[in-house]
Amino acid sequence: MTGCRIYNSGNVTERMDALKKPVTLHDIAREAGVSFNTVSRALNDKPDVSEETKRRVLEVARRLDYRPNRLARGLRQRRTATIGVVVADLANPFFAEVVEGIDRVCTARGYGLVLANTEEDPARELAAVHSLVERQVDGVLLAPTQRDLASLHYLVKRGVPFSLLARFFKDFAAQAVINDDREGARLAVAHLLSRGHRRILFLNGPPYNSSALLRLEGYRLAHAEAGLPVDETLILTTNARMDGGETAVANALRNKLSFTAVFCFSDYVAFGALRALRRAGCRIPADVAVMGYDDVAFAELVNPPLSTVRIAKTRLGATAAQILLARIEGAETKGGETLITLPPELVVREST
Amino acid sequence: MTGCRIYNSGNVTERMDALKKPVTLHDIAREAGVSFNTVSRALNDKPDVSEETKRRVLEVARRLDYRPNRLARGLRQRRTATIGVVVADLANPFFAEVVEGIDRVCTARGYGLVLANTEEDPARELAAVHSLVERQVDGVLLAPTQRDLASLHYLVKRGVPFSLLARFFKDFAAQAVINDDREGARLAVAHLLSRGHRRILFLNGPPYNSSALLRLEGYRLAHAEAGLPVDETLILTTNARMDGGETAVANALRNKLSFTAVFCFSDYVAFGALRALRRAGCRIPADVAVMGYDDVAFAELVNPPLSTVRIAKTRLGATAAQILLARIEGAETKGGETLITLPPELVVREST
DNA sequence: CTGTTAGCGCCTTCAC
DNA sequence: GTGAAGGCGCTAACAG
Repeated sequence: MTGCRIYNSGNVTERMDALKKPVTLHDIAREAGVSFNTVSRALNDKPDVSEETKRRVLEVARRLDYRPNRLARGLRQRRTATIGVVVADLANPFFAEVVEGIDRVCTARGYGLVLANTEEDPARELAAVHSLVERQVDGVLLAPTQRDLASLHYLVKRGVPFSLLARFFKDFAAQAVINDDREGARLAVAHLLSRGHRRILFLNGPPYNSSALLRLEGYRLAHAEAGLPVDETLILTTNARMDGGETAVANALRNKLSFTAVFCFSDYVAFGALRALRRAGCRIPADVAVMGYDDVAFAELVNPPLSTVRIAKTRLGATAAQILLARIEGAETKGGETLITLPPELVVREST
Repeated sequence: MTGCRIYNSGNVTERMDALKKPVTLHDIAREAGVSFNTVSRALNDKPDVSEETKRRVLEVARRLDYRPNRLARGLRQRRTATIGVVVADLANPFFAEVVEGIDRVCTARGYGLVLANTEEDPARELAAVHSLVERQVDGVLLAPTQRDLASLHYLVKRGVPFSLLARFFKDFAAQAVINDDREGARLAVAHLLSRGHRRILFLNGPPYNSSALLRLEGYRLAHAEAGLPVDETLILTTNARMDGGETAVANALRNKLSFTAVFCFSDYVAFGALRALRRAGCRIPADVAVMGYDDVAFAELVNPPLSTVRIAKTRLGATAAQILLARIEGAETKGGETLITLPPELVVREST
C-alpha cells in the first residue's frame, strides 16, 4: 500500500500521480528530452535511432516503469498479440489439459489468451466468437459445438485465422488438430471383444460431433473385423459430461438392457457411468467392464483404474496453437485445410 | 467457405470486401445518411436521438453486421469490460471450478475473461499481471503465489482494482474471498483423531501460502483440543500438485516414518498420495487413512472415495467476481479490505 | 435532435 | 538520426 499513501512532505501532486494517469510515450519523451516518437522507435528497437539516445530512453522508461497501452498499439497495428480460445467445458480435464498446451506455446511466443466457454451451446459459441473478434484477437482456437457453422462462417468472413481443436467438419475445409477417433474406438472395442464381451453398450456423444461419428465407425469396424453383428439398441447418445454418463447407465439398467461392457465417449462420461454402476451394485470389471476415452489424469485414480484410449492432450493444444501462430505470422491469406491427426494409444488398466 | 469465394458475376470488389476492412461507424453513417456519431449514439442507446433515425441506424448496422472495435472503444472510454484472471494451475480441478464460477458472473454481466497461469511461479505471476495491465483490464482476480507482493504492489500503484482468490495476506490489506482454512483443517484432523489415529502425517503446502499456514494452525488446534501432542516430524511441505503428494509419501515410506493417516493440503495432493500408497501395497483406510481438502468433483470417484473438506469453489469464484465488479462499477477509489470467508464442510467418505 | 471537433496512446510515413 | 503530421475506431464534449 505504500504507493497509495500521500505524503505531506515533498510535492504532493508528484506523489499522487501514481494513482492517476499511466505514463505514456510523451512522459518519457519529456523526461528524456526527445520527441515522443523517437521514444517509440527506441522502445521497439527500430533501426533509425542512435545508441546513445536509445540507451537514455530505455533508462528513463525503466525508471518510470513504462508499460505500453496495448489497446492503442493494437488499434494502430491491427494486431493484438492475443488469441482467443473457445472450449466446451473447463471442468472437463480434457479441455483443461488442452488449454495448458495452448497456454504453453502462446505464452512462450508472447501471445496472451482470452478464454471462453460454450458449455456446448451454439448460441454461446457464436457470442464468444463475436466477442473475440470485437476484441480484435489475431486468431482463434476453437472446439466447435458442431451444431452449426455460424461461428466459423463469421470467422472466415472477417478474415480471422482459426484452427479447430479436436473436432472437424467434413464439408467445411479448415485447419484442425484431431485425434484418430475411428482408430482409437476400434482399438478400445477390439480390446473389449478380445476379452469376450459381446454386448458392449456404447455411450456415445451427440451425432453432430465429429469425434462421436468417427468413434461410432470404430465401434462398428471392430465388430465387423471380428465378424460380429452390432446390436443398434446398444448405441446410446449422451451429452459429453459426467451426468450424461450417469443417467444413461441408470436408464439402461432400469430398462433391463443387457450388456457386459460399456464403452464411453470420454473418461468424463465414464466417471459418471462408474458412479451409476457402483450405485447399482455392479462389480467392475467382474459384472461389467468400462472403458473411457482421453486418458485424463484422473483416469488411473478412479475405482477401479480406468482402461481408456490416450490422446496427447497438451500436444493437441500445443500443435493447434503452433499452426495457428504460423498462419498468423506467415502469409495471412494462406487459408487452406490442414488436418493433423494424432495417434491414439490403448491404455489397459483394471476396469476391463 | 461461401463467403470466401470470389464470384465473376457481379461486383467483384463488393464481394471481396468481406475479407477486407471491417465495417465501422462511418460505413453505417454513409449508408444511413447521418453523421457517424449519431450512429454511435443510436447504437449505444443514448437519449438524444429520434426514434426514427435510431431505428434506421440499427437496421443498417444489422444488415452490415456491424461489430464495434473494442480496442477503440476501450481506448476512448478507459474501460474494456474485461477482467484478468490469474490462477496457479488450470490442471488442478480446484481452479477450474473456481474459474467456472468467475466465468458465470462475468459473462452474465458482459465482461470477458483474460486468463493467465502462474504455475506457482512468482516471476510468471508478475509477468501475467503486467500483461493484463497493459491490456487495460478493468480489474484482476488473482490467486497469488504469495512468494512476494510485487504483483499486488504493481496493481495498487496502477490503481487497478483486484480481489484475491482463496489466499490472502496478513500484512497487506486487500479484498479476498477465502475459505476458513483453519476451521476446515481442524474439522478434518479432529475427524481423524476421533477415528483413533494418533500419528497423522500432514502433507501441507508451502509455508508462504496462507491456506497452508492456517491449515497448520487447524492441525495443531485439533491436537490441542484433544489434549494430544504434535510430532513435528510428521509435518511435511509439498508443492501443491499431484506429484508433490506422491513423492512426499514415497519419501516418508522410504524413511520408515510411522503414521496411520495422512492429511493432505488438497485433493489434488491426496490423489498423488493415494497413488504412492497404493503402489507401496498399503490398504486404505485399513493400513492408512487419507484425507484431502477442496472436495473436487473427482474426490468421490477415486479408490477409495476420498474423505475431504468441501469448499464452495464456484461460489468462491463467483463471489470474488461479484465484489470485484461491484468495486469496478461503483466508486473506483473505494479500496479497503474486505475479507469474505466461506465455511468449510467436512465430507466423510471411505478413505478414513 | 443532430453534426462538428477533439482526443484516447500509439505507430507509420514522410520530411528534414 | 530525429521530428512533425496523420490516423486506427470510437466516444464525449460542445455547438447548432
